[in-house]
Amino acid sequence: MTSESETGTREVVRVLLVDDHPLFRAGVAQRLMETDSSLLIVAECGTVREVLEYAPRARPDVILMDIGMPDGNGIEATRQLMADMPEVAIIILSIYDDIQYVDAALEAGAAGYFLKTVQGPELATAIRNAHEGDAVLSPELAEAVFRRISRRTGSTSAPADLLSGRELDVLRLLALGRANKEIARELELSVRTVEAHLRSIYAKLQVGSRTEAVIAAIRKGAV
Amino acid sequence: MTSESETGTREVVRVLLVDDHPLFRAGVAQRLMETDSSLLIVAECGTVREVLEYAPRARPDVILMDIGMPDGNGIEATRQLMADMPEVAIIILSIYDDIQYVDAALEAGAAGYFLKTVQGPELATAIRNAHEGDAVLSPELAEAVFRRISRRTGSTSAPADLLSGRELDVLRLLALGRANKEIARELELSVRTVEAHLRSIYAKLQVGSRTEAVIAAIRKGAV
DNA sequence: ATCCGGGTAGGTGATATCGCCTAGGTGCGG
DNA sequence: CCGCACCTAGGCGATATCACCTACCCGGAT
Repeated sequence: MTSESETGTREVVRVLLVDDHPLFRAGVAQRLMETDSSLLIVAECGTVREVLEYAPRARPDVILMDIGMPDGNGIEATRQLMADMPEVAIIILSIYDDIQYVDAALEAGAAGYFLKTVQGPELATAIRNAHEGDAVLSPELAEAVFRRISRRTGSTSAPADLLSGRELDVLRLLALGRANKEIARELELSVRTVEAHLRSIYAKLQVGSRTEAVIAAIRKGAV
Repeated sequence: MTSESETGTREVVRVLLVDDHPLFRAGVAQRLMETDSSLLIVAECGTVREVLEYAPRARPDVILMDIGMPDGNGIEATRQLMADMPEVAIIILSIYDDIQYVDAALEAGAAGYFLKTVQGPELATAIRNAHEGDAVLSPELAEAVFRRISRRTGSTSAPADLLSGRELDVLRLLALGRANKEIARELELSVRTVEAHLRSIYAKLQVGSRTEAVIAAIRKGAV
């Protein structure tokens, strides 16, 4: 209102861009600027280490965060950043269209989750909405998340419940190729207990064998 | 020589850009143009279908090709394109730093393989070299490929032998989570034969169980 | 002519995995 | 206080998987 009277000029939003692909960052920067010049890229980071170091100094309003980076996980980074900077809105930008990732991201405090197939204008709108406190989701994902929520508020059992801590321990070793006996040894459990955990993992993941569980685990990035 | 006398102006190279992430394409286009304005992006495609349709018309000198696209595989697309347009140089641009992908890409006729973590100038140089007939590889990958070749020309046994056709059939079903009995049914074999193939798969992949074989298969993209 | 790798298949026996059951301890929320 | 989920663990039995072995057919290389 006060500054320029140009059509479409709005309050400046400071954006921090986190992705280990420089060319992708360049594309985001270019398209955002092109779409809405009041979106200001204040910094770019290519690693988790960098974002944890620079984010407090760069004072961004919104962080665009990749998941898979050479030195760590964007979701974990989100959790840590939200602890220090609760007012920042973090939007995950990932290639994975997996509900469990979306869940994990939102649980970690992310304000949104978009696929990297997103177009510039869509992303610009999401950034603005996130900055105003809205939750933003890829339309492809929104529907699935909605189904999940309605199921949760809904009835009895949960076909896609989250794995418990111990189950995740077992699943991680499973996805490393360990046999039950080895898993038992590494976790200091009896083989029977490992088997029991596996059965409940199969039930929650809705699979019928360790092979399918491994596939699910790897694809969903539980490893 | 003949056209402009500007420093650094060289023969125009026509580039076709294939990737399902518009923002990544934008970044490549921007950085390439910035680095070397004689690299001309003649078209962009977001799917395998599109590239197979538009490539012959766009008459590119060099194609930058992603691997994972919604409707198919960039390596397979490379194989098909090389059949029709043997003079084009295809550079794979992938997030996967896996030797077996590199092998498969080069075997399919690609002129090079770069990770998406590549920087603009590096990529520009690679495009120009590929257009002049050179093979181009990410430095991270070149070393591993070299090791592989020296092993091949080298000594006796091959610790990493290639899987045979039937073994691949079995491995693919394995990586889909099928049990031996199901694999046998789908391939119209006896379970004993499936087991035999699995044993030789384990030997070639140097793993000790179906679980590890599945992991290897998924990670190396045999699926 | 012979050897070798691949594809097929069986025998035998050792384990591993899986399903279904019970069951005690813990901790949390109604 | 009771229920419920989680973690633990065992019994029992049915399959599945795996490791050795032999065996035959085929096609390409020596």
